[in-house]
Amino acid sequence: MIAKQFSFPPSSRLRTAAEFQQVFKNPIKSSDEYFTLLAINNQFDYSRLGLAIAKKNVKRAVDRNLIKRMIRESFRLQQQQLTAIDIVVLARRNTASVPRVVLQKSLAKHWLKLEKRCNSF
RNA sequence: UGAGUUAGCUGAACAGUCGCUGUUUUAUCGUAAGGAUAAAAGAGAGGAAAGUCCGGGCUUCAUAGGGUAGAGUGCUAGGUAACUCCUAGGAAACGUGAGUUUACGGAUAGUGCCACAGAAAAUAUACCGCCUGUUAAAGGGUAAGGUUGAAAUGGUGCGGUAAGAGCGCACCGCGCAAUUGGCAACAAUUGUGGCAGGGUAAACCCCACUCGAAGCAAGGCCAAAUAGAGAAACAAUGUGUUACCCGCACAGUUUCUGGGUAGGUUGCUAAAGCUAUGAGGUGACUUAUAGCGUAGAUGAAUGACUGUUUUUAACAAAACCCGGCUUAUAGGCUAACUCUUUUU
RNA sequence: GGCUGCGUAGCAAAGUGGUUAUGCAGUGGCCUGCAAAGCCAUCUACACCAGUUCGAUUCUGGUCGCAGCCU
Repeated sequence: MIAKQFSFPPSSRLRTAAEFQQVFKNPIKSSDEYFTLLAINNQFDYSRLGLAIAKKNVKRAVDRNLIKRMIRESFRLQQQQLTAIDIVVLARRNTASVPRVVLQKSLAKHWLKLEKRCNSF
């Protein structure tokens, strides 16, 4: 964790249904027209990420994979700014047809927003 | 030169930095074992991975045995693990042609249907007609011509006749038989019959052949949690064999009340495998030798940035695995052949 | 990933090889002093593409969309 600033190992992902349920139970929300993010404070000293890209909202498998990769990449590069929160990212219906640059800017805003709000609790 | 036909190939490339998932090796930690961390090496989506339309492997169902029902296929021969797939051939249709397409058995086993129009839609029959007849009509003969329709009872010519008619003849078509060629489908030739008689089987059906069912969320193992109880019904039965009956197997079964769990691991990738060369075959394909070892995730891995080329490329992402089919697809390339124009 | 089912007018909902009922809604008219109710008329449909057939919404194949079940 200390040696690798920008790594993304399995430990920093949400893996089980129980972990997801904890986030869905009582979240801090942040949303715009592309994504909805849910977050909650955790007991570790690092942040964790979970993805929930519904097949209903993003039809093609190629688009779903691209969106997931983009979210992971954005999280990987900016995770040092986040202290100890679990985040779940949900995609909305029109996400696939938007250019990548717009989505990246949107994600960068969300990370900062959630960090501020969680710390204030 | 232009327009095509068929078969096949490709599916942006290179360099650098950061990051993800397996494998192997080394080191450290640690253990009964499994393992965790770090470093290095090397690997990491498709021609359709898609649709799930077929076929098979594999697994389970206490067996797959019989009968009925149901479903599928339908020219012939071959290929294959198998097929509704493929190859070669036949027939029919389309195209000037190279070629393409075809659910391509049976309508003389039976039943049904064929709106409207039309005389008549299949048991046959006669509206306008034609001929005869007669003062006229009735009656009789006939189906050449006309009318309808998607479809109308062989076609053309000659003879024949009161008018007509396969009534007779020739050719064509059709049916049957024989011979020849071919493994066969079928084709050709000869003889003969004298019109038998509409369409529809992707209508029911008949004939021949094939099919047990479910699907990796199948199934196996480990751990945890428990639960067991109460009531009712049937045991003269119930359940399973997933359409039904027989047969077979099991012994308690079903419903209601209220309560609760769903984590890990395995299945998992070496396979009817790929490449090259030789041999056999018209071909699909088969076979021999040599080489290769080719993703295996489980909230789910291929991305981001920079630079260069020529534009920061189409359709599109494995989820047990193969063989086909179908559908989507930017741009580029190769081979063979056809028609057309011009010239010789 | 696998297995099923369904697409008929703005909405609901029958139907079947021969130009698709019905109800609600919309529009216009009649009725009324004005409305409501009622009556009459009218409008808009077989998801798409091929094949079989004389003719397809129906039969067959493919494409697209929607819904459900298995964890």
